[in-house]
Amino acid sequence: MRHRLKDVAERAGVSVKTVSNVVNGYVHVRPDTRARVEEAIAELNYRPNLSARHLRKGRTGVIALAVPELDIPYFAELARYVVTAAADYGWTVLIDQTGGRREQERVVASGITDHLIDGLIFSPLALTAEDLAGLDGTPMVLLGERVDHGPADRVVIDNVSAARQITEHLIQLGHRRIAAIGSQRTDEGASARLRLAGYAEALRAAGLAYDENLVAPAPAWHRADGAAAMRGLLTTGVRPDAVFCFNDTLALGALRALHEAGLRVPEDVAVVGFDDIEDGRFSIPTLSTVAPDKEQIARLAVELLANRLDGDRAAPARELKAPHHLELRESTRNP
Amino acid sequence: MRHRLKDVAERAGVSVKTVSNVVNGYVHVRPDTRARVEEAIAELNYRPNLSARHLRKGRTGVIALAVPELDIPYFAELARYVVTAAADYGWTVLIDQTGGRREQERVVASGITDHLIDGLIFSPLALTAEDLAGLDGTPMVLLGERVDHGPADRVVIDNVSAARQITEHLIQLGHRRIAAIGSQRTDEGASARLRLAGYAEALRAAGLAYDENLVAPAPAWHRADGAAAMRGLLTTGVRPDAVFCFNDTLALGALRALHEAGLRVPEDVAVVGFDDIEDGRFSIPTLSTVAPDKEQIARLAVELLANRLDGDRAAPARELKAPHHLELRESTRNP
DNA sequence: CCTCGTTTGTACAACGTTGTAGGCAACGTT
DNA sequence: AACGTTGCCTACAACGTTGTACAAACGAGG
Repeated sequence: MRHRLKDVAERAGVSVKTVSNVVNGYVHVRPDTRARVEEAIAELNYRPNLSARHLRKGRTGVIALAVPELDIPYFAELARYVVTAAADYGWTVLIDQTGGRREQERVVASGITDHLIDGLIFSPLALTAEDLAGLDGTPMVLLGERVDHGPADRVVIDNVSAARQITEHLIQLGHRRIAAIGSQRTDEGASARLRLAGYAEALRAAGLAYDENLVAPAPAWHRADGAAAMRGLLTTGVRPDAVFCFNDTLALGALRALHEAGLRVPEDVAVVGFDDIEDGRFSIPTLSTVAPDKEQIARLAVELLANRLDGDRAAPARELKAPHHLELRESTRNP
Repeated sequence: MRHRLKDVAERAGVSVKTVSNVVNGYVHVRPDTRARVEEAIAELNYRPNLSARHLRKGRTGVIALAVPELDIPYFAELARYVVTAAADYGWTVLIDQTGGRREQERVVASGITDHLIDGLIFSPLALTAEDLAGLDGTPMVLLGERVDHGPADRVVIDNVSAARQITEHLIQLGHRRIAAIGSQRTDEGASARLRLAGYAEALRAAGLAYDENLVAPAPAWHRADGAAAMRGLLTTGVRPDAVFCFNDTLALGALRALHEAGLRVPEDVAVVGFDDIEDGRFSIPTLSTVAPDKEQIARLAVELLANRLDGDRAAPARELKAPHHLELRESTRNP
């Protein structure tokens, strides 16, 4: 019930290669021959065997997108854009979840050499530059700042200035005790480090003191971590009048903790996030946030990969910056 | 820099097949031969070419999961579980977004015959049983009620009784004017039809009238649709004292619209959803909902696929039911 | 020392596709 | 009439892997 070129060829009374030529749109096929072949293809419902084609061509037409977790909305939204952008190049996207575990990330990064995929777009959490070193020039594009100093092409946003801008927004609204949620140990969380730096820059520029007690770490960046960190900030020390959460899910968790503590947002405490996920447009209150241009990030990543695949694989790694802007909503309405 | 069995064989001084045997763990290989081969493999950093292996074996080790949209949290969470369950069978999961468009769904369903994937787990929105008819026995598992009467194996939950249970919960709390959000034209939205039926059953059993004006349609099941439907219910006719939204994102949208209208949840209006997505555990207020066992759904779907792959492809289609339970949270606290 | 069975390894073909080389008409040009 | 050119098509080999068939080496038992 499953047919091959050979079956079509026999039915149409031509050679296997002629059928192949028809399938691939080769021009020098007589119209009547082409018609006969196409008829046979339709009758047998022939579809090419991609494994065989890939074996022959050395390319699979599949790229992978590896992210820590799919049910983190930011990555889900990003995945959507990557799939769309890849479709323009005729690529199928294999989506991989690493769970942010170094071992799993290593497997994915080396799975690339299994010839199952032509290239990889990778958003690593735990991987180091050394892990990537041994992966001979297989095309890969990194997202985010986790791995720097160019073992591979990379797409980033300007985390420092974005964090600085949203913090300045809080300062402009008159907030003075501005907390930050989401800091991490320096050997992981490169994004955390940069966002913290932008936050500190803004404070310094405004003549505000940087207060260690206002900076809450978060092991992961989920809602639960945001809620826990917020509760911690509320019980210890003086209450902040604004909070900069290093991503939106942290912020949604913080909103929840503030609600439970009987505090109003933004009247008692203003809250901002980072990522502009869909949830933040419908939360109560709606969430002010930094909006990275996810579509652009996806497009640039796919383009870098395409260039690498068709072009010089040994060329020096490139780094592209995607734009961002602020989305100001209810959680920072002027009190 | 990329090596084949042949390269390893030459280096180890054995035949190509012996290397293949070592790679595949064939037993009758002398320890010293095995060691020599393994050394050569390590030195060359050899990795098998999966395209070739698949061509030879007729299997690719890849299954696809096709969902309408990845950034709908329910599907993202489900995807996570499917990836995990598939890993137990050594399968990689190719995730596909159909956007709920019939054309795209058809492409995916027939892409299955491209030999790129061994099987498909499919959550169709627009596809009909006829679309699936021509797909000769390629293993496929359907999720949800969209396509019924068994052209393929299927995993469902008991939508009618789940909807009835959560509606009964609202009735028990003393609510009498219970609205429903999410109804759809009957030729699409089979889940909507079943949930509406459960809702109506519960009303009838309690002696409450079924009021057309309290049933709001929603073209899609996103937050924005929920908010719009809720606003509609509030402006026309008598205000409901409870709302059953046919999924959680609709409910989150409804919460938002109620908030904007100055109504308190659950004091003025109680709200329940369906799906138990992560967001509902942190929304303000937290959301009472029907919690389908997503892990079980994923596991059953993968198992059905595995049975179909290894077993009788012509066997009659099976339908498995996954359990669900109620998660009662703040949005229905006794007023 | 021969026989027999097991262990260990090899050679070959095949999976389904496409690139290369080439053959055979039909055509226009010298 | 001989020639090159072009259009159309075919035969063959190759992509890298594994199943099948079989050969060589080995050990045990008589």
